[in-house]
Amino acid sequence: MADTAGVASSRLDRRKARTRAALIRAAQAFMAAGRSDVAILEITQAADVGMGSFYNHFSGKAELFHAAVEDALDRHGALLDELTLDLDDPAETFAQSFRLTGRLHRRHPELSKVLLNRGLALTRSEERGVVPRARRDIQAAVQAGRFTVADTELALTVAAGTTLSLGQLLHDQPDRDDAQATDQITEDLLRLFGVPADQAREICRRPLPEPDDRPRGGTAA
Amino acid sequence: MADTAGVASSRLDRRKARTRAALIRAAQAFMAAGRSDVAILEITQAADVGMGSFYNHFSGKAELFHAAVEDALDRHGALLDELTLDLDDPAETFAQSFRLTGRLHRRHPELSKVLLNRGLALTRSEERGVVPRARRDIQAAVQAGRFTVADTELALTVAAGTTLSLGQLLHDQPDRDDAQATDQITEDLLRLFGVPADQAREICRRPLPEPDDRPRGGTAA
DNA sequence: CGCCAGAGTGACGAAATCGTCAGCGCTACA
DNA sequence: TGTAGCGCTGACGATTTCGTCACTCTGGCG
Repeated sequence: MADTAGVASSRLDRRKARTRAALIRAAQAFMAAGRSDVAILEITQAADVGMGSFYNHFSGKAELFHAAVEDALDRHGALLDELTLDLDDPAETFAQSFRLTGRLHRRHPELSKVLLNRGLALTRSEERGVVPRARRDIQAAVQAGRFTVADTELALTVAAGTTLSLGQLLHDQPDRDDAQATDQITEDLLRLFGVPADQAREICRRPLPEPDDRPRGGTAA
Repeated sequence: MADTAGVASSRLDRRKARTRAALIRAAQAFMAAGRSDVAILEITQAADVGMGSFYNHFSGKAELFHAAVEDALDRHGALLDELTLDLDDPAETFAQSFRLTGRLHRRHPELSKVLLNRGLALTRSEERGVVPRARRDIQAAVQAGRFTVADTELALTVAAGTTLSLGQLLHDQPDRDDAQATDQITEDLLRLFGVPADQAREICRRPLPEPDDRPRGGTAA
């Protein structure tokens, strides 16, 4: 939980972390399949873990699912940070993050489904995941004079809701060009945030860093 | 189900409709309380209906909850139509609908909670409820030259996601001025849709019709 | 007035799910 | 190498939930 940096100390700790991660991965898989009402036994079987182990890690199903969503958010947030590390303009950081998140819905549908399932409730009041990053970027862009918005929280609200809704759209219309749709909406958002139209257009045409899909060493890997 | 117009024909039909409505109302109440995992028995007790009656109307819990959301959407959509009936400008119709929906989250938190729970999945591909109305308004506004958007569906996506996210915000921050926040976001959306800034501002300051809160004769009344 | 169709009812057996617990195997450490 | 500690395990009793079914009651109709 608080094991932010560094590898687990002992072999036993690592074993424990692996079991926990397996449970989280299984839960995410079931969420992606839309089956949030699975029996605990079924989860442990999917995770190839003994039934009794479950309660060594979680007090119940709700806690597991919460951890699963948190894990998905953390991993995606970390990925965004990694890919936008070298950008100076906060407006561009925001735009790249939004565009990358749009791509995510096609590239990692399972992760996307997890976010769409419970993402709305986590849109606010969470100190972890992608929301604080977006808030940070918007605030920085306002400070830098790149964005002109009446209320940061309202801007964040528009952005958050639009991300989720866009994910749903891309999921429901598999034939739609996800990059085109995402970039179009990002451009619209930038204009809404006060960026001049030509600049918004140009920013959204810049090339995106290609995320490598190696399994990363996140909480649940 | 298809009993759109006219009262139920016989007394028996009316009785049946009342039982069904009671179940739907109970389900909505539980959803509003965040308890989507209630036992069927508990639902029937809350509805003051015999356990056995449940299966006369629904094949299972999922079907009931689906009907409950659909009912909430239908009733809100009908209310919007009623309140915006005399408007000529489709841009204003959209704006008023959006503003009224924003007010809804505070005025009818229970209905709002229902929409927030499963609204995202119904954001798309539903032929009933508020989404088709929004689509219709946006298309009409584009036709009339009031909106300038590259893609109607993308515009709809932004609007839908923002509504839900705004509802979540208003729910999480009870102290925030809901009218102010809603009108601000509506104004931003209108600008995003190509309405000149001064017009957008003016439209969102126009007075709103006051919805009367009499229980209406909808599907579940 | 009497009969019938259809909705309502709640108790009951079947089935699923829960959470525990006593034992086991592995790992760290002396 | 011995041993103590910790996590893993899966079978089991308890509990909850499900869906049915035989029956009742109400209202439409001849």
